[in-house]
Amino acid sequence: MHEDRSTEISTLGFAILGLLARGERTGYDLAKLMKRPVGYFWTAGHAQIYPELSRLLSARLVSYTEEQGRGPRTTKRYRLTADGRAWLKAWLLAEPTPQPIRDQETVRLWSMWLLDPDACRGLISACRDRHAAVLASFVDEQAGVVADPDSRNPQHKQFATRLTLEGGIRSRTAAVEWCDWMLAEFDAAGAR
Amino acid sequence: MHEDRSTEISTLGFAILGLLARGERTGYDLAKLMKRPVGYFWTAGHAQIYPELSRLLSARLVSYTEEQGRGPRTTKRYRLTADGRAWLKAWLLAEPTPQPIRDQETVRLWSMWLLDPDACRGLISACRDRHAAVLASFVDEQAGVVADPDSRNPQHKQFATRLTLEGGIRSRTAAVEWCDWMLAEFDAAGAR
DNA sequence: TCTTCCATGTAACGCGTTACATGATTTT
DNA sequence: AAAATCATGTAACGCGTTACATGGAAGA
Repeated sequence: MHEDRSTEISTLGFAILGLLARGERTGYDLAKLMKRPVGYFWTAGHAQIYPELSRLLSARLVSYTEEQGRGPRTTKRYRLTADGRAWLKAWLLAEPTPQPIRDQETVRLWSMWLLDPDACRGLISACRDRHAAVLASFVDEQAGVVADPDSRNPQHKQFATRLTLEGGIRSRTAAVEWCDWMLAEFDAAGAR
Repeated sequence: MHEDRSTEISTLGFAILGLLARGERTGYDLAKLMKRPVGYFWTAGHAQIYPELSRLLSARLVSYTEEQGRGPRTTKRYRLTADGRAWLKAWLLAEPTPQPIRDQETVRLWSMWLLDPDACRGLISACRDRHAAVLASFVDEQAGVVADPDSRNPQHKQFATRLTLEGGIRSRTAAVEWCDWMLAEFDAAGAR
């Protein structure tokens, strides 16, 4: 009951700190980024980001400067405080809490035995196409990252970008190969 | 406003229908299974399962028979109704809604450039160990599944079990290889 | 005797999504 | 003239987790 309230920062909070460690951003910027770069492994809409920024602010992990905005409100440009950077580093080194797994795609495939084999093949190849589309966008982005010499320096943000992007490419490649393997399994079973 | 309320079944609801398609279960059974077999791709506690079963019941997708339980309440054994089976099949064939991605592990690694390379190596090898442990349990379970001749019949539940398990093995193998690759990247960067 | 397992439910709270609300500047 | 972009917020609701609550039977 007497615990430090500032300890209770969600993964979203740390995802935001991670983004701000890479540069100053407005809440609007963060919301956009949460759909693309970081969005590849964590998503959030602006309705979640603004309240979270207020919490980070009252915990003194971020600060902002106000600018003349073109809308009805002032634009707030956020950055990490020294405390924020320290909290983020401490979180990285702490034991990760096991995360719940939610893979709707596999939940579906897990019940495909109820359908006839042709319907299954359709399901699987649609699944394959979705993975392949994401893979293509990752490969596309990778081209720019590997060209940057900073991506070879372990203490530069582009190094971490390159390594995590490679992870995305490898996992999607594995998924595409898995789909192909499943289609071959149906062929093998049908040919018996 | 005049839509069919029974249309609104969550992924959890369909995960339960998928489990019941494979055999009769009590709520307690489902909660246990949601930690292991299906739990590999969808998790839920009993506090979520009991209310969801009530919803599925009022939508007439499941039914139950009561048995003398050894606790203070009667034991309810649930099964799919014909409607439930039809809804499940229809869901499998419907367009999947894009799911939000939440990968805390990658969010962490994405900020590892803030740490010194040795701390990063520690983070990555701990990550590798966790993936390897899950992989080992999958491989272990696979042994039993592939031995079952039913796992070769596309319209038997064991066929779907085998294919999804293979997916888990492939994705965890890819993750372990990715971690090894990252460690090698640190070595390469350090040796410059 | 103590702990675990079977078996069911409810309550409180936090995270996440969708929708509501506003309004100026820039592009089509 | 219309649409998209920048930019910020709030409200309502649903999903998910933790904790509360009960109690018999079986095993250690």
